[in-house]
Amino acid sequence: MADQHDILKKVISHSKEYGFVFQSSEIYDGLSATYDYGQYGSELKNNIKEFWWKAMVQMHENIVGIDSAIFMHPTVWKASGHVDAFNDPLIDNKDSKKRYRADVLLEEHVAKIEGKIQKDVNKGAKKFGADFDETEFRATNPNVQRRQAQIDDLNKRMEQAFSGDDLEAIRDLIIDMEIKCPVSGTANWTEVRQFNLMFGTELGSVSGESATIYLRPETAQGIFVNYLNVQKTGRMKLPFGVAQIGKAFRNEIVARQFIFRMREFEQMEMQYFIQPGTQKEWYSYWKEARMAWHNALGFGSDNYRFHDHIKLAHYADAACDIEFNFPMGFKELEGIHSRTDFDLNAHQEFSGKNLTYFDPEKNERFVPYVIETSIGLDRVFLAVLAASYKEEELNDGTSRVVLRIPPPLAPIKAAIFPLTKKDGLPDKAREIMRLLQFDHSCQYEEKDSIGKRYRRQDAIGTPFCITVDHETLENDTVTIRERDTMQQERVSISKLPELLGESVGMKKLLNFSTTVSK
RNA sequence: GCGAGUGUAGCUCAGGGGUAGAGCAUCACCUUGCCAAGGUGAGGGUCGUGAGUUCGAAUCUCAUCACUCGCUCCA
Repeated sequence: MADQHDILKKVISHSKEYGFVFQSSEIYDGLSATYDYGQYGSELKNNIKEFWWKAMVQMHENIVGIDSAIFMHPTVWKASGHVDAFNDPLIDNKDSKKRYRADVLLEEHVAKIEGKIQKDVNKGAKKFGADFDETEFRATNPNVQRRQAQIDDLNKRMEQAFSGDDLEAIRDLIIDMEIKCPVSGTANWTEVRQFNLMFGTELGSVSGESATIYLRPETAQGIFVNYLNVQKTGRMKLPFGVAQIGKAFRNEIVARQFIFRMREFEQMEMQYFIQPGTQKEWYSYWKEARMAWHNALGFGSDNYRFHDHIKLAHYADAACDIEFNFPMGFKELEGIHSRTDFDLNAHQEFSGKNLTYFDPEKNERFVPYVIETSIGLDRVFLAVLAASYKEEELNDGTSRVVLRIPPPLAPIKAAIFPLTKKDGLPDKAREIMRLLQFDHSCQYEEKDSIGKRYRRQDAIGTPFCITVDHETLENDTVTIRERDTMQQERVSISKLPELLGESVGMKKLLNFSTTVSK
């Protein structure tokens, strides 16, 4: 376990060395927590997308996909709660290095003063016994009045400061109140900073006429605002799902750990619209179905676990994560949320449009409930890489680095080598390449010794290496070498398409869905 | 954002005031021909960037950028 961290480092440098992930804008020293996917990375990423899309959309009659715009009407984010919930003024104590929400610090201070008042009231009650009149005591006791005035003043100033987004005034308040850090006990505070987790940009080219719009912090809202369009044009009946893969943007305070937490990331989300009252049933169905999807990759069920949320987000009545055993420990890979009718209700209210679903069987209208499955594509990518990366000691004393990527996800499905550069072997190999590349991404290589070429393909996770030798010219057979076992088999060229198709086809992964009940 | 650490060739690193090194990788040619590291040769670095000190800075100082690890939150 001590070298778990080293594994992450190795995966990162392997990713760069073999063209999976590069730091963004690297020639300009990079851009913090932004990464680009390289020639093999983009293939792997596309294959993961395909696996998800097919498992969710193609394999479910009642789930369809959309591709909504990243830009959305600003009111969408008011309705969703993101404008309010993603706007925290934060302040750091320089001595303890602890970070606090400025508004929480002030509110706690108010509560503290109120506690003191209550203490005085209790004292008074004890002193005066049965004759005690709390209202009168509060109105007349000088201590209480002084403190109450303090609270009133503070509340007033807080309201002014927060409504005007006056960060300096908020800091002044904290200083004036002599609020101290509970950990260090000092009042050595930094500036108050506003961390808006949404990226804003300007829509409209004429200055002064533009409006601030946000880059979406989640793809889900694009589904919610289109739910009725899809339901009506697709003649969808409850329960039905709408899936989407797309970029989302969050201005994370701390974005790190390679591609695990980025400011620009890609989500694969599916919103499942259901009858109110059936959410428990569907929530547990999707928990099981999504876990089955992960397990289909074959990395071992020990590497996955559920983590139920105790404290729920403002929109959920149940929520859990599927966590994966990353090199840096178990971390969230996917979230499954029972979102109730919160989002659709909110959009109904803010838009003034009727978003109810008409149930012809029951002859009634209602706003559907929603179960959401939301998975981080970049995180699955990292999980696949981390779980696939193996350094192996071989029997002959040598070692190799191999990516045991599930074959349907592998960036390159087959590499074709002429054993030598002579005797027409390259031409024959090119011929096989042309035969296979209609269906699979293939690579042709004739440089270096055959062993070197095998190892290079191991390092990018290519499941099969096909070698053309002198016997090929005689009887049209080649050797095909399997990545994980390194075993070779002699097969005829005409068998290759079928053999590859079975092993690297997405069908192999998608078969899992039959194992989930309902 | 704050604190600590790191930054020299594609990768891993050495050099700690006197003008740039090794191994691997890359490229060319030769050799071998089914599991990496055979021979010969070549290319590649304004030492993260910018200032300062100095006759002279990769080396000392400051700033800045990026990365790694902690502190919050999430996909």
